[in-house]
Amino acid sequence: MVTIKEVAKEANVSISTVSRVLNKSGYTSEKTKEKVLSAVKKLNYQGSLVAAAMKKKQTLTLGLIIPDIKNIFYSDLTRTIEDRANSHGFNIFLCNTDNNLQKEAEYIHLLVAKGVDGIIFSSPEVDDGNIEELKENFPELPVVILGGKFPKLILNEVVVDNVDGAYKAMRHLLDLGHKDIAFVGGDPETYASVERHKGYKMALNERGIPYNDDYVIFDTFYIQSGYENTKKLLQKDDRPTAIFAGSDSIAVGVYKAARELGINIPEQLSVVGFDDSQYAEILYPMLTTIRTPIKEMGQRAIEIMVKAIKEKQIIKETVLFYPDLIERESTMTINGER
Amino acid sequence: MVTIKEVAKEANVSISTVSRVLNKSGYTSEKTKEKVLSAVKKLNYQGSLVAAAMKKKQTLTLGLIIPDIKNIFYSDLTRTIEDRANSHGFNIFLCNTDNNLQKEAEYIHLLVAKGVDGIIFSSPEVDDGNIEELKENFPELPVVILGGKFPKLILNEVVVDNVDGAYKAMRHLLDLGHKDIAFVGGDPETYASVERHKGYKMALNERGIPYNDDYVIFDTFYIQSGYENTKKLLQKDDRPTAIFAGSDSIAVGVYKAARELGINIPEQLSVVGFDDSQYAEILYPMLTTIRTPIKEMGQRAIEIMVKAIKEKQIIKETVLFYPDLIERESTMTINGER
DNA sequence: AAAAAATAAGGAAACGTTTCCATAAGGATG
DNA sequence: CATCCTTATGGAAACGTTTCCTTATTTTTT
Repeated sequence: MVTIKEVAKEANVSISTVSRVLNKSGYTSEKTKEKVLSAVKKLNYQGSLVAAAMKKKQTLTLGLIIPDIKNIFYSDLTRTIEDRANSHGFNIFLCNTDNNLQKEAEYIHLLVAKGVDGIIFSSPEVDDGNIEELKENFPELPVVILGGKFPKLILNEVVVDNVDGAYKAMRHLLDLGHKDIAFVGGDPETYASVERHKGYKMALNERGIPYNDDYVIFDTFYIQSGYENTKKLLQKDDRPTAIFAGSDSIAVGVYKAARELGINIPEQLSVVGFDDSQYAEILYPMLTTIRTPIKEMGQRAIEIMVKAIKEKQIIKETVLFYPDLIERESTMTINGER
Repeated sequence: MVTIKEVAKEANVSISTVSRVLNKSGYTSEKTKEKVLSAVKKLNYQGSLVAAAMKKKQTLTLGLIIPDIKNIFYSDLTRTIEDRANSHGFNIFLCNTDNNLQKEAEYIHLLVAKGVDGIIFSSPEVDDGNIEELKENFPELPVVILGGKFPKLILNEVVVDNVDGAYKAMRHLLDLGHKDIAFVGGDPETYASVERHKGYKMALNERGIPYNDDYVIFDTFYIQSGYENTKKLLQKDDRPTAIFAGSDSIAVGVYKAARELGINIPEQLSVVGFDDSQYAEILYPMLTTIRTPIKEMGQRAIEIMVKAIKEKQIIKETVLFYPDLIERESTMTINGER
C-alpha cells in the first residue's frame, strides 16, 4: 500500500504539498501540481480514506437501518437511498434488524463506533427507545427517520400520510358499495400499522358503518401473515366482501388464501393493498393499491441528510408525502360489476 | 466524543492499560480492570473503530457489489450475506452497479480507499476487467466471486452449476413430451446466461432435437424483458409449447405475456424458471423452477471470506453447488395432462 | 536464596492523513 | 523603495487508537 509519503518523495515535494494538490486546497503552482499528479499515477497511489476520516472526522458513510432487505418495500427504498447517497459521495452500511430492538441497538453502537456521518432509520417502532438514547448520547449526529415520528426528538422525519392513504383505500371500497371490509394489518408496533388502522376507522365512521372487531387483524407485514389471517377470515360465515391489506406483501397472502378457498378476486372479493410495490403488477389480477412515493421519499431523506452534514447543524424538519390510489384490477362493486 | 485518554485519566491508569483491558490483550489485574470498566461506563465511552482501523489495518467491513438490490435474487442473497457477516463482526457496504463496468470500477476504488477487508462480487460479467485489475493492484485483498469464474485469477469462487440446472429444467420439460422449447434468457454477458444456455443446448442435443435459433433469446434479467420477448415469441405461428426462462423474474414476464394473449399456463404453455426466488410461490400457477441454494452460497461466501481475512493468505478455492428442480404447477405434458 | 519466569503497567512510536503555522519569494501598492 | 498582499512550499502537530519496549513487581523454579 503506497502512502502519501512515498508520493511526496517521488515528486520531490513535501507531503503537505501532495495533500494540497490532491484535495485542491490552498495554493500550488502548475509545475508542482503536475509533478505530484504524475507521481501519483506512476505509483498508482490510492489515498487512505480511513486516515483521512480520522483526521477530518468525516467517514463519508451513512448507516441505513431497515427491518429486512428481502421485503420488497425496503429493497426499493434501499436502492434509491444508495443511489442518491452515492451520488453525493457517500457509501452506506446496510443493517437488517427484523424489528428486533436488541439487534437495532447493537447496530447503532457499531455505526457510531465506525464513525458514520449520519443514520437513516426506516420504519422504526413507535417510541423506539434506541433512537431516543442515540439522540441523547450523540445529539450532533444527523438522524433521519423514514416513516416514523418522534415529536420529542430533534431529528428529521420524512413520512407518508398513512391515515390519508388508508382513508383513500377505504373510500374507494366504500364507493364501490362495500360495507363488510376487513383490515389485515401488519406489525401493530409500527407507525404504518397504527395510522393505516386509524384511516380505516375514520372512513368507516364517516359512512356510519359500525366497526367490527372480527374484521380487524394485526400481525406482521409478511406474505405468510396475510395468507394465514385471511384464510381464517374468509372461512367465517359472514366473510367480508372486501379486504384492505396493510401492505402489498400482505395482499399477496390475501390472494393466496382466496385462491385456495376458490374465492375469485375481484368478483367475490375486492382487495386493496398499500405501497405499490413490484408485487402489485405481478399479481393477477393486478392489485389496486395505495402508492407510497418511495423514490421521492428516499431521495428527500438523503437530501436532508446531506444538508445536515454539510451545514453541521441539527434542526427538526418534517416532510410529509401524500399517497395516491392506484386503481388496477383487484376491486369491483359489491354486485360484481365494474 | 470521549476518547481513550479521558477514560485513562478517569481510571487513573495509562491509555495502554485501557486499551489492553478493552481488547482483552496482555496482562491486567482484576482491580485495574474494574477501574477501567467503570470509567468506561461512567463516561459512556465508545471507542473509535476508525482510529483502531487505522492502526490495525482492519476495518471490519466488507464490500458487496451486486447488480441491483431491487432484484429479488440479490436481496435474498444480500440478506444472508449481511447476516452472516454481521455475526462475524463485519459490516457491509452495499454497492449497486446495474452491471455497469464504469460504476463498478468507481465502487472498487472507493471500497479500497475505505480500507475494506474484502470484497464480494455477485454475478460479475464474463472477463470483468475491473476484477482483474483489482487483483493486480491489490493481490492481498481477499475477493470472493459469487456466480462467476476467473480461472486465471487467485480468488475464491462460489458457484452453482448452471449448466446442470438448465439441463435439469430441460429434461423435465422434455420428459413431459415437449419438443418446441424456447429459452428466454437474461444478460448474455453473464455467466448465468451463457451456462444456462449451454445446458439448454445440451439437453436438446441429447434428445436429438434440432436447435432453433428463433427460440433462443438473450436480453436482461428483468421482468419487462421477459414480458416483451415472450410476447413476440408467442405471437409466432409456430409458437413453442414450453419456455425455459433464464430466471424467475423473466418467468414473471412470461406469465404476463401469456395472460395477455390468453394462453393458459400450464395447459397451453409450460414454464420453468430459475432461482426459486420469492416470485415462484407468488405467481399463479406457482412456478416450477430450478432452486439455486442461495442461502448456502451466501453463507459459504462469508465463511471463505472470513477465513481468508483471519489467515491472511490468499489461495484459490472454488466451491460448487448443485441446483435442484422444484416442481410446482407451471408445467404439464404436451397433451395437457399432468 | 538466587535466578528465571510470569504478571502488571506505563511511555512512546506508529498508523496515514489534514491543517495550521512559518517562511520566503515575487508582485502590487502607496 | 518600503510595505503589504498573494502565491508557493515545507515542517510539524494532531486525529485516537494499538503495540512494542521498558521497567518494576511478584511468583515460580532450581
